[in-house]
Amino acid sequence: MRQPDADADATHRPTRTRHTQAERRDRTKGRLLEAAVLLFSEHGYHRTQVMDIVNRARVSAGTFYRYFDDKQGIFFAIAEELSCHEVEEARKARQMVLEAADFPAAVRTMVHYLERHFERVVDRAPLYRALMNSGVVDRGRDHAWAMKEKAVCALAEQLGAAGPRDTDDLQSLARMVMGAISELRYAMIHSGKPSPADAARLATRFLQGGLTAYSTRAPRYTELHDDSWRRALDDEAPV
Amino acid sequence: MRQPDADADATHRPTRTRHTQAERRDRTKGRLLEAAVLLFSEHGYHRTQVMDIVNRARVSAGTFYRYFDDKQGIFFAIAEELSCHEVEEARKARQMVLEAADFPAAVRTMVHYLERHFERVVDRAPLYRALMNSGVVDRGRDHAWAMKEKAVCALAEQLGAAGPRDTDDLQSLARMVMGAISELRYAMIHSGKPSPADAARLATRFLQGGLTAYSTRAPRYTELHDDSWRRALDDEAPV
Amino acid sequence: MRQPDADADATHRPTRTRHTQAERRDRTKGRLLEAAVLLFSEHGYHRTQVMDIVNRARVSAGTFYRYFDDKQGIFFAIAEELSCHEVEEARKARQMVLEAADFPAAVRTMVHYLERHFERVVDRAPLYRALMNSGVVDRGRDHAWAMKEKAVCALAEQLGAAGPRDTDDLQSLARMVMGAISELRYAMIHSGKPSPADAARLATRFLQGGLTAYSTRAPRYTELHDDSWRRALDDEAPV
Amino acid sequence: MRQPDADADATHRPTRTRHTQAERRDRTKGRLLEAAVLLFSEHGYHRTQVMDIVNRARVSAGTFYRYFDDKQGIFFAIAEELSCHEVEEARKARQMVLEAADFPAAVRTMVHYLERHFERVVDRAPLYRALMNSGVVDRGRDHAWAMKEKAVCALAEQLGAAGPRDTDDLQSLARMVMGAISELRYAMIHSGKPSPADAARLATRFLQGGLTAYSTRAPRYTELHDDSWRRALDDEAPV
DNA sequence: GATGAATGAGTCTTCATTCAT
DNA sequence: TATGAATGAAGACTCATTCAT
Repeated sequence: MRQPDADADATHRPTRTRHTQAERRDRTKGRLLEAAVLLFSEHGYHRTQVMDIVNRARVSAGTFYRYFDDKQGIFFAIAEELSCHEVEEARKARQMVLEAADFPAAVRTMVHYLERHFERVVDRAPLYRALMNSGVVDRGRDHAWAMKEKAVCALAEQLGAAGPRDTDDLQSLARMVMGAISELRYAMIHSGKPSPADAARLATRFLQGGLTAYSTRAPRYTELHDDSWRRALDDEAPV
Repeated sequence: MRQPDADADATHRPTRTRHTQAERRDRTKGRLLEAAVLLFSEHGYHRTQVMDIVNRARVSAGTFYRYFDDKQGIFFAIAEELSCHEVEEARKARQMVLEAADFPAAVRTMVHYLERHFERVVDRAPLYRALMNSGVVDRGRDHAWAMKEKAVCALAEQLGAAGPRDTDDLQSLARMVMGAISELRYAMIHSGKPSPADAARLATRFLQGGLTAYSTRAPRYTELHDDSWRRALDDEAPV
Repeated sequence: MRQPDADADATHRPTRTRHTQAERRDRTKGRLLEAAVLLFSEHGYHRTQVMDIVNRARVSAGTFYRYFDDKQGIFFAIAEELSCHEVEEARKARQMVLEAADFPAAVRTMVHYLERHFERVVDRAPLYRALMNSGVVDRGRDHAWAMKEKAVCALAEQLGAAGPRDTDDLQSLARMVMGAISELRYAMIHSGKPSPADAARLATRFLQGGLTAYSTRAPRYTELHDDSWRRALDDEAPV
Repeated sequence: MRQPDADADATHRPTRTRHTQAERRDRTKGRLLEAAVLLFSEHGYHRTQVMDIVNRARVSAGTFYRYFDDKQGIFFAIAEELSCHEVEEARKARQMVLEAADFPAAVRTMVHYLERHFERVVDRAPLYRALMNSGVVDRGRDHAWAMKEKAVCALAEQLGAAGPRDTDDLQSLARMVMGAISELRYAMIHSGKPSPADAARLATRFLQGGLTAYSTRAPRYTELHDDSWRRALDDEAPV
């Protein structure tokens, strides 16, 4: 039934009992999280029962409640872990874009970020799939909406950095950017279709095009008007 | 003499009652659908109980099951009604785009379609909100995925009409287009923020820009390279 | 859907509307009874819904309650009709046995009665099957038990006619006789296996043998001690 | 050093708890079965609600479904337990009859078996009563019919052991034997009337008489033709 | 009288959570 | 601390019966 978890053991070889117990705690919690991710991913939140999780994790029902307050608890634990990571990555990417020496460098940064992001999505597809439809969970809709709004605002702010523009328009643009990326992610998870590299390149070109189109009416975005970004893309990843 | 319809009369006596009854049926079913839309919209599928629906519709529990097989039944009834309508509208819009005399006309058609679409979304926000997170419902995820795929394929095909291009790329573009629109819709429903008109214009400009950016690498899309579509937009809806 | 009921029409050709209405009442009630018999027979009482009955009878739900008080009502109506008939037949048979000129004649009477009884069972198998498990119906158990007790008592009395014997023993004998017949009936209905004629002959021989065995310890039953009854059987129905 | 069973301990810690838990399980399941038998016996299957069972067993609703799949589940569990036991007893009895030294011994064996059987019926009257009308339960009719057919075939085979006879006749005889016994059982349960001893003796005499009557037409059954079996009965249990 | 839409009490069944061992 | 048996509130669905048309 149980396969020996060689890797896990190799990383921390218990010398003291106390140490082992702490490890066991972590391992148990890890098993629960892993099980939950897989099950939420495959069947969604509501069709996954706590019993399914504990069965897969090979622990008892009671144990679950030693590690998580309730079913929602494990869901938000998963969500938190992921979103913290992604928020941080996005923040770093934005920072690098702002600090980019020239426009082509900024584009390359963006492509890089997107490609890494899509790679994470593919690597941890179950995790990402598990968190889709977060709206299903009580308070989850508001939580998800809040998270998204934060991201939208950050992105809108970045888009507006080049000059004062209509805030609402910038927000809508930010939403479209995120929506476009979101759909690629969705397809990636469900059909594995656009590879992270393809997706990153397509998305960058598409989104840059879209944003340029918007900004061309504004003289201040002249730096986007040339084709430098397109050449940047072509240099980076010649098809 | 035998009256050949003696039996027939015994079984169903078609008086005016029949008409009235039919009306009553429709009204009851309508009330149920309306109640379900509002409740699904407000609380989501799972937190809406059949009893809530029947209470709001002012009918008894049993009546619900006269019109729908089960709770999922009413959900899919709602989904079907909506998606049929939207699919048809999208089909008509695509047709008109193809038949457009020149490119500016095509753009105007698209703006029109999007604006109408967004207006429908705003008008029937609860309905659209009710159907978000369809993945929650059993089989709903597959159903939603299938619907979306059909739309993606149709759009990809249209995008590819201008010349032979990589199918996967076209699909990804189509996804991005839909994702961008989807997010606007989402924001519209949740915060009422971009008005249908604004959303339509922004989306058209953004998406055209994005698509143009993609296609500029292909010489056959030269007709998109000029600024006619931008002028079309400006004529149509000067900001 | 509806096949013209040529026979029914042939028997009573309606000349006046009033007459027709009375007839329609009867026909409707008949259709309900017929449908109920078939459905109870096939699926049993509990798995048959009033709606099934009215659907099969091609009447509306409300109509059902014009003819029967409730679901039990139609069941007991069926039971009553059948049991009245059978009770009467059994009474007549007992009478004829008592009046039989000699023992062989009595045996022949009994064979006749049993054969007729089994023929009725085969002819109206659904009806008989419908009434098995009467105990299922509220009050049905007591009703069925009461009916059976009456039959047992009558039979026991007849068995005891030849001389004073232990009442309890006679009742037990009567039960065994009825149980044996009952099982043949059951098999007949479910598998169609013993033909009425075979069943009647086998049963008579078996039961006479059993009763004789009982009574041989009593000198007064000497008339059964010889083989006349067996010869009677052989004359009647040589295998 | 690695403790190879570290993981194993984590998942199931076999202390004395395990034993106690198992006991608790058994006790709970037993209480449910006992309650169900009493209630089915008293009110029949349909008028017994799962809630009645759990209330009487002093457990919660959920506990019921830990032990049985559904309401039918507990019914068939009861039926299975009983029928397995009875089938085995019947098999042993048949075996002993076949191995009996002489005919009187065989008869004595049969009387013994029947008396034990009737004693079991009286002792566990609720259980037996609970299972009457098995036809009520979905699939129960077929199940009951199948069980009965097996018994009929086994008995028919035994009856036919003395020489080749018509299979259908033997089956019908077997049915009559079982029907006769069945009715005694029924009366015993409902009115407590024939005592197991009386019933066994009466039944043996009656059935032997009936079977003899059938077989006397077959010369091969000569050993049944004398009165040895009757003397055997008289020796065994002089009235 | 007939129709069939509407009723609503009744039941089974589920599953997140607790707690004795 | 882990276990898993027990809990019980909650919710979906049924179906005999009524009643407006």
